[in-house]
Amino acid sequence: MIEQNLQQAVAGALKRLYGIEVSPDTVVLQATKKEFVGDYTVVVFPYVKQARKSPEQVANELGAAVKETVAEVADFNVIKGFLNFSVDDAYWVRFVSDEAADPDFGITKPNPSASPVVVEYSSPNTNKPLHLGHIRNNLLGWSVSELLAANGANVKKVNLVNDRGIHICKSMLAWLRYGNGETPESSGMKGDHLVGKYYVEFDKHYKEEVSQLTAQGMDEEEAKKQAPLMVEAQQMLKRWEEGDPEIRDLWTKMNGWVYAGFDETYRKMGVGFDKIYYESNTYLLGKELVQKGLDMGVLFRKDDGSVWCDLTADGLDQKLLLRRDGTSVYMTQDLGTALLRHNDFGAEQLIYVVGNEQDYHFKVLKLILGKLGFGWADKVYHLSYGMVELPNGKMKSREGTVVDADDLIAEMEVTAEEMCRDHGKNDDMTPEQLKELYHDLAMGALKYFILKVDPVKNMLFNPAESIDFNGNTGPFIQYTHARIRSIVRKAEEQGVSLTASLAAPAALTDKERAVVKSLHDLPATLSAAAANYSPAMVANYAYDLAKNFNSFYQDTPILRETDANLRLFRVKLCALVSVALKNTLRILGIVAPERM
RNA sequence: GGUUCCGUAGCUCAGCUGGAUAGAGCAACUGCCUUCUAAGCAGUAGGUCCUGCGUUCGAAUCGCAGCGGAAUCACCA
Repeated sequence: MIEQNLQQAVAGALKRLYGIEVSPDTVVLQATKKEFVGDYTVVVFPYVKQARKSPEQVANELGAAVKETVAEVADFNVIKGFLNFSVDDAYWVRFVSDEAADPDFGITKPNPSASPVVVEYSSPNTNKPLHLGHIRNNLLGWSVSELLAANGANVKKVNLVNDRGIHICKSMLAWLRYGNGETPESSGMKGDHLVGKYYVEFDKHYKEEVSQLTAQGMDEEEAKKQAPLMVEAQQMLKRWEEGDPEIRDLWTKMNGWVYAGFDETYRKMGVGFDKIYYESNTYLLGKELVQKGLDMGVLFRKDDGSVWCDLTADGLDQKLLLRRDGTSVYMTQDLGTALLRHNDFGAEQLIYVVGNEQDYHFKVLKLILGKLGFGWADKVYHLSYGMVELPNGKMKSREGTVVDADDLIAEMEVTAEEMCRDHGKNDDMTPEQLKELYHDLAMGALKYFILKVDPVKNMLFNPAESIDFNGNTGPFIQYTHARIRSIVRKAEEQGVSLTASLAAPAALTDKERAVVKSLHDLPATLSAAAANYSPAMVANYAYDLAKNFNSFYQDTPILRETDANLRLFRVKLCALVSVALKNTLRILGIVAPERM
């Protein structure tokens, strides 16, 4: 690539001219700001001291030397210590011509024989439906997986469903008590919502019991433990663990409802998994690891029989791994599932897409895996993301401000339909096609809105802004794609072939060059985004490219261009932009419609 | 209280390993559809980059301190 050539040429010139030895990749090369002439800029300040010349002198000498050695450099200019290179338009034209017919432009195909990267995301509890927080998790997990795959990784997506524990017992108990045998079929409710309803029901009655007990003078902590519903839920969990068939049957039935509901939501979100783990199958794992750790001397047992890991040397506390009754805790299970997953896939890397409230947990998990002697521990990566907040603060189930995933998607689809109706551009499409389009646009808006934000940051979800289809939004990019596809289709009808050979046009316009350069950045952007586990970088790239294209499109004739060669170049340019948009949107999980 | 993360325009966000006069979108205002999709384009206005000190030729970016916000510090998951 031209960037590396320039860096090498600069490094070579530094050595020849001044005897300064630098590694080419340390040469600071950046895109020239648009108020200056040029494409790439080298900052020469770091070398002026050793060169013992003024910045301008160094820049001029370097510029002349590089221009001699790099054929693609057409010219250079110097402003203070900034050396701006102009790349020959022939280079850009050749680039477009070479890539225009490649549907995988920018993408490195996954290598199926490579050691897998296992990405865990979603990981819901089965006691209530998915909400906005899960949406960020699912979209991030899917997108990061696609992003890594687009950089050649052999990605396996996994889900660890938390299908056991006290929470599901609460729903089960409430359903037995108050449900009157209600089913998804009898109520017409989605299974996960139905089970969620009884989880809420439990909470309601439980709170009543607690307040009754405290009214009788009982301490609140004590009341929470003594409340009959809680006691019964605990007993139910115990019976579950003992394998009581009655409880197990009910559990299987209600979880089945939830899975059916989740599947529907996952399908609408367009996410999926290569393997689903169930905590009911994995929660006993990890104990052997604890024994191994004890044998190795990296864990220790306290007098009461509980087992701990001492992390004080790492600046953390002691961490419990087995309770004094010998049962495992979350960390123990996660150690077990990490090893299981590593072995299941022969994984090279494990990635966990989990909210930042678990930063501490994963820091500890990595440390303990390392202490247990697993070399792959340092390849465990916690993709930590910030909370989603609403304009009036955090989501609180108590205050009924939780944004339900299914409701949100349905609302977005309604909005998309209204927008399309207003524009009236698709009146000839079939009802099925329209439905698909509404869904694609709704999800485009939602996904882009969430993914464009840097994962580490908390983000504000403003419902009014999320359904905006103008400006820096998913539909804006989808629209740009659809417009381009329309042009390319027409070009093909007119007999323009994307594989036809191209002579170099006389000179590119500024807007053409801006679009080409933006395209040229795609491979580097994707690899940087993958290195940072950041779909946001992909989203921002796609927006930038779309904006550059629209500006070009606005005042440049394409099919109306009379010079056949120039028309061919512009059609190829259009085609390549559509491919770049389609591929980047796909990484974000967003469909790029052919028309809208 | 300890630890971690965040703080950029009225609002939501970009700003890559330090580099030129800090950028978008929304909201406000002005123009542009008999011509390839106006979900678009062009423009105006809007900034103590939380504060201070330090490192550097150069700091929104790195370091330290402080302020503000969030998360976490369970024999919960």
